[in-house]
Amino acid sequence: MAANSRLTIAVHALTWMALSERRGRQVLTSGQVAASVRTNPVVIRRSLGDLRQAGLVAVRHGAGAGWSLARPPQEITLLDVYAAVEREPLFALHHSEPNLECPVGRGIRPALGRFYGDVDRALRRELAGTSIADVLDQTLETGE
Amino acid sequence: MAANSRLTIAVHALTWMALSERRGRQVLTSGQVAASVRTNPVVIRRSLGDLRQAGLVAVRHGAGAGWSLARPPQEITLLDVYAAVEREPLFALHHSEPNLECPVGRGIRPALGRFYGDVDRALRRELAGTSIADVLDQTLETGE
DNA sequence: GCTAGCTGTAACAGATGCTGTTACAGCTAG
DNA sequence: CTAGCTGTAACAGCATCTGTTACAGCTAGC
Repeated sequence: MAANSRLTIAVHALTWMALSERRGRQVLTSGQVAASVRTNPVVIRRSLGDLRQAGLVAVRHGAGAGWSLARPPQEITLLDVYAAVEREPLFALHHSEPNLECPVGRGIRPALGRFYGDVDRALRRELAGTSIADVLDQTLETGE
Repeated sequence: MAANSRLTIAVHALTWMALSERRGRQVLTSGQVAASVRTNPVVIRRSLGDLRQAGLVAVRHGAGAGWSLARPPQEITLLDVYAAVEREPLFALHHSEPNLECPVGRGIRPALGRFYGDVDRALRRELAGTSIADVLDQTLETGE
């Protein structure tokens, strides 16, 4: 698949917000975030909208509006971000139902569902081990 | 993303080939595999072509042609299949280069690359723990 | 109140990938 | 020689992603 970059965009936004917060600027507009990611502000608003629904960021409307982190960066894990922005399962099952007259066609979907569930759990366990604060630290180590 | 089902198709094909082998039929045509998956034979030939390049199946041309497993089913893991059919990385980085004048834009790609690498390794470790023989056993348990 | 400035969202275009299909050349057992 | 299958190109339909424009809705601060 042309793997989507939603997780990357969301993590980039949060990391930049965490650094700004550390520097004393609590609120960023979608345009300011977009300038770091180099994309359109609407793309950022869509991404931050997902994160807001998950309770990871807060938004303020009206004049002087903008976005801020709803939790300290060390309490936002990559799993939180993944769960907020990714809706499709990792591996899809058959698009159309297999041949149920074949024993493999009958039994393979529940079997694969179990194995895919195990893989998904391993993936999430790994994602849960890293926070936005970790990403920021690693980023600054390389970036300056 | 509309998650692709390539892994599912390939595992289904291999599982069906493993069962046929166990029943004494060593060689299957793409049409016979397609009948179990309920798709077009060309889709199966594309999938089995990937598996052949990875050395997991063998093909015979000419009259009486068809496909057979190149290794016993307990020695083909889901990781082998995943590596054979999936070319894109799990998570994509930015499509266009982020703003290099921002410390986050400068450092986030190598940082994310490392974290994504960890996740990829965890995924592969999990996939390596299951073989086609395991899938077949689980499938038959449900299917008949 | 007004207004400036930002958010939320719809709508659309272009690119890409996946599935499914048709068509056809190439190969080989018998 | 021929029947029957593989390998592959080409195409259609569909979905998704990114990027973009446009515009209504909200509110701090004057």
